[in-house]
Amino acid sequence: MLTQTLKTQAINTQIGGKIAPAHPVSDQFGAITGHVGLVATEFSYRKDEEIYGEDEPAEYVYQVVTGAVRSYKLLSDGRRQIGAFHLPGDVFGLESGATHRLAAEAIIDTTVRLVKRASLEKAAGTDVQVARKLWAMTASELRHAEDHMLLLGRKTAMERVATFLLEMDRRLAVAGMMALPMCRRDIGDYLGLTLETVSRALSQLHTQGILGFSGARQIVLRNRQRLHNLDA
Amino acid sequence: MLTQTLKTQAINTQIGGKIAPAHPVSDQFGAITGHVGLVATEFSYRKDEEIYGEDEPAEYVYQVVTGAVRSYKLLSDGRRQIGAFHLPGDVFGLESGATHRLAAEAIIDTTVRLVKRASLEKAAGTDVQVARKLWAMTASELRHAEDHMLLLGRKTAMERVATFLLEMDRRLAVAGMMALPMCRRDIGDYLGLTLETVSRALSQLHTQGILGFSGARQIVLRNRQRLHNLDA
DNA sequence: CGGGGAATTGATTGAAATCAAGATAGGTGG
DNA sequence: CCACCTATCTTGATTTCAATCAATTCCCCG
Repeated sequence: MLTQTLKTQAINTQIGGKIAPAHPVSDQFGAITGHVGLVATEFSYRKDEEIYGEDEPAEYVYQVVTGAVRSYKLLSDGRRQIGAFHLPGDVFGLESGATHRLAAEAIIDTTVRLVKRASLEKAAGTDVQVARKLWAMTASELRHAEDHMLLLGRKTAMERVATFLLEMDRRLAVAGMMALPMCRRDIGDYLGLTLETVSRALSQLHTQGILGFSGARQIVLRNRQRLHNLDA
Repeated sequence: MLTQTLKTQAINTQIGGKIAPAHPVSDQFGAITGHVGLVATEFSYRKDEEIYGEDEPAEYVYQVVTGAVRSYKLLSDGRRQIGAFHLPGDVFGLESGATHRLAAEAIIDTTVRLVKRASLEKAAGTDVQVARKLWAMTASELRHAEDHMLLLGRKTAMERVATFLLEMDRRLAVAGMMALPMCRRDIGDYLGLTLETVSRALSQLHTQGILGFSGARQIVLRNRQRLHNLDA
């Protein structure tokens, strides 16, 4: 926890020019910080470094600037369920209650912007727009979790992988290609599968010409329609 | 949708005396309606009747008075994932966006109290406490969904059933006994299992003396500790 | 009571997990 | 710049847990 690199501190954030998500998204963090003049700080984490642990007090709210983050829960014997991947532009670690319900780790070297949770709470107390935005962000996470419960409870391995590829394509494809930051084990732990099953599904899609590889983590979708058809 | 029975209309709600959850809970609905004097209506649905459909405009927010409700998503071929069961006292159907992300049906004959979503939005615009409460309710649903993703992605059949029994015990046990409103298929669709697998797990727990039956849906937990041990 | 949906139980199948080698490739240092 | 080293990924063989298919049995409700 104390091995992070402090990059810049206590900068007064405007709508952030430093964050470059692959696709235009409303800068949710900026929408808040820009509105009420909160103080934001930038911080960096190395690959596999913990950002916060499960059940830790939720002192900060984060936004990915560059890199990627996984949020997950563990069972006592080490089985892991990744609830979400956070990519540039995404806000994570926002809690209504006192603690983080999932742990968070950098998947690759990652820089985040962060603000004190208490300052957001304070802003929400005086600015209805901020309060509305915090609710909307939590609701957005809930929507993703509800979709993911359907995937985990009822989809086949191939359907899960197809859903994953379409999600990542939407969120991080640049010029028709996606550079996945996470390994096969992370994908498996997100989809409720083993890494071998993920690999086999990807190989099968490759054989069928639905996707192309240039390196295991550089993927081009060649037929989104067929992928959609494979996704229930 | 038009076969429901209107029981009482446009009553001005105080902290509701009509709702009797099995265990003391903060009356979330009352906390809001009592606060800003919203108009609540009571409505009844018969067993298996739809309350709202997936992607329908979210016009109302509901609270179970008596009965039980399932919220679920369907795949095109009919596979179903139940995201949550709603029991007396529970609020459901609350959305931050425009539409319901899951459908809702009465599991048994059910009476709900409902308020117009627009009136809550309006109240939240003037009363910060209401806004905070709406956020907290959505965050509470998110917490449940996150726990449930771990169950669906990583727990074994027996662990899922053990988790389910402990959840229902906590939420609806009266005098050490629980009367489950839902059938084995509903439980399976909640846990990502088939009804046969649920039945086998329950039978095994019965054989081991961990629970007792008085009718398939009347269950007494005889050893919560052993059930906890079975739950990862 | 008697009928019929719900639940249990048994037999078998099957999809994904596990166990086990190799192949690939991405990073590092010479 | 290249070659090696080691993670990561792929692929194959086998096992396993839960799904599916198939009868009964059990109760709940009328």
